[in-house]
Amino acid sequence: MAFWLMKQEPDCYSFHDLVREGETVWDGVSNPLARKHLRSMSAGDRAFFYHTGKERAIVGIMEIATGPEQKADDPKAVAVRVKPHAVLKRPVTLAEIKADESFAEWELVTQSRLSVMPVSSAIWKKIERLSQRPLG
DNA sequence: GCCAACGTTGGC
DNA sequence: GCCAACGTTGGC
Repeated sequence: MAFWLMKQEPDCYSFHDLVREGETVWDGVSNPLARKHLRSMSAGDRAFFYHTGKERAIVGIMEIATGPEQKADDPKAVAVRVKPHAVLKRPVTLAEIKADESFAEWELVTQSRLSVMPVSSAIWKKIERLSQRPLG
């Protein structure tokens, strides 16, 4: 099972929207590298849901419900279905992540415009641990 | 609101 | 195939 992080502007579609709906199609990704990551996903993988914009925090965990599907209209376009897996006990903010040296190499820090990226199991565990611990 | 970083486009 | 101009994204 692989781990990922997927970004979305919550005013457009938030983690809570996903919880309400139960499942959604994750498409509309145009960046080639982000698309490559989408194509590397498998059903059962887990992904952090990151809110961009004002929030800038990881807020929940999703499960990849179905593997990548090619879109009929555009051969390069790709989509996966996702469903909510868990809400984080508290959001883990970008500020917090940037303040920690052990995240310095992660694309979330080094490549702010990338909207779909892999997460190592070490980072995954560390984010989960942080989310269970009160701030400060 | 601004700007840095990056991708895309189109002229050559 | 190169690169300047332009557009987009997302953090600040």
